[in-house]
Amino acid sequence: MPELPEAETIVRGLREVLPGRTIVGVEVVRPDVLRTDPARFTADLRGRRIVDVARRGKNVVLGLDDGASLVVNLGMTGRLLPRTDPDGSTEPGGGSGPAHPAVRLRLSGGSRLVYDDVRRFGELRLLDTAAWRRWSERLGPEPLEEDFEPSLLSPSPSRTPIRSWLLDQRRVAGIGNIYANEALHRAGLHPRRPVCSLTPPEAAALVSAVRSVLREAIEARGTTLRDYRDAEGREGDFAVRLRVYGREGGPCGRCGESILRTVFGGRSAFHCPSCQPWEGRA
DNA sequence: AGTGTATCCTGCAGGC
DNA sequence: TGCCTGCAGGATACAC
Repeated sequence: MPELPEAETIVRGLREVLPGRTIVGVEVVRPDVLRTDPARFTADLRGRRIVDVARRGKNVVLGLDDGASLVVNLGMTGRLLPRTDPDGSTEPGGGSGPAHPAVRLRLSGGSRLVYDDVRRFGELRLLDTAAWRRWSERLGPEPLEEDFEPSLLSPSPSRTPIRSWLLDQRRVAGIGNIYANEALHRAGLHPRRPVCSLTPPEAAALVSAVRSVLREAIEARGTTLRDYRDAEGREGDFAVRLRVYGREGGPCGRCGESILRTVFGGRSAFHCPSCQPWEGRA
């Protein structure tokens, strides 16, 4: 669910409240979200101080004082909710308390951090320095950094559809189905075009489109369709600015043509048949 | 190498 | 109202 802009928004919120706090208690309500042995997770986490909050792709990363990293992939419906009240159920202004808590961290100073996840597709893993390096190396470059460059896309021998390429976290880290579809529309590229068919100018346009849509979505604090909330429990504002995602049958904002929904790779793709023709724009 | 399918889960919207 | 189907911001494993 949450993609890079949502993870970034959550990170910025957590950065205001977590660094300097010590984890004084760990309660694992739903062990199936852990990718680390529960007993070990609990024992290794207790007593650690949170020193920083970062992001890698669509993952939230809490840096700990022993060099380890608590990596949180939010899956489709995961939320990280810092709570300052004693029972952790409500927060002033928010109103959306944790309904499906999976892991609760009690923090120094009487606050807590709840990992809440309706569907429990999310995963938490506690990695030491070496494991973190190995894990992070499996991911592609950050799309907002300089090493995400058009030469990754063209020339390329890959015949995979460009949307599948964008969704593959090993190629580039942080793009999900919403922003992949939006970036392709902005770049005027058919979602199913094989990567190897892209010209260098098309690759450059796509890199630029990915960056602009991600930047704008971060400014809007992410996209809320159903479940997504930031660290303060607030919705993101980018949904109203989506041009194709979820807009099957609606008019393309640029040309008025009806947006088409197709399915491949097991997921919905949305595109404008006029602005994103198979052959490429004139 | 790429594609289709299934799996992990729950909730919600829409059709009847 | 209720039951059923399909669908969902993700990731992975498998057979063809």
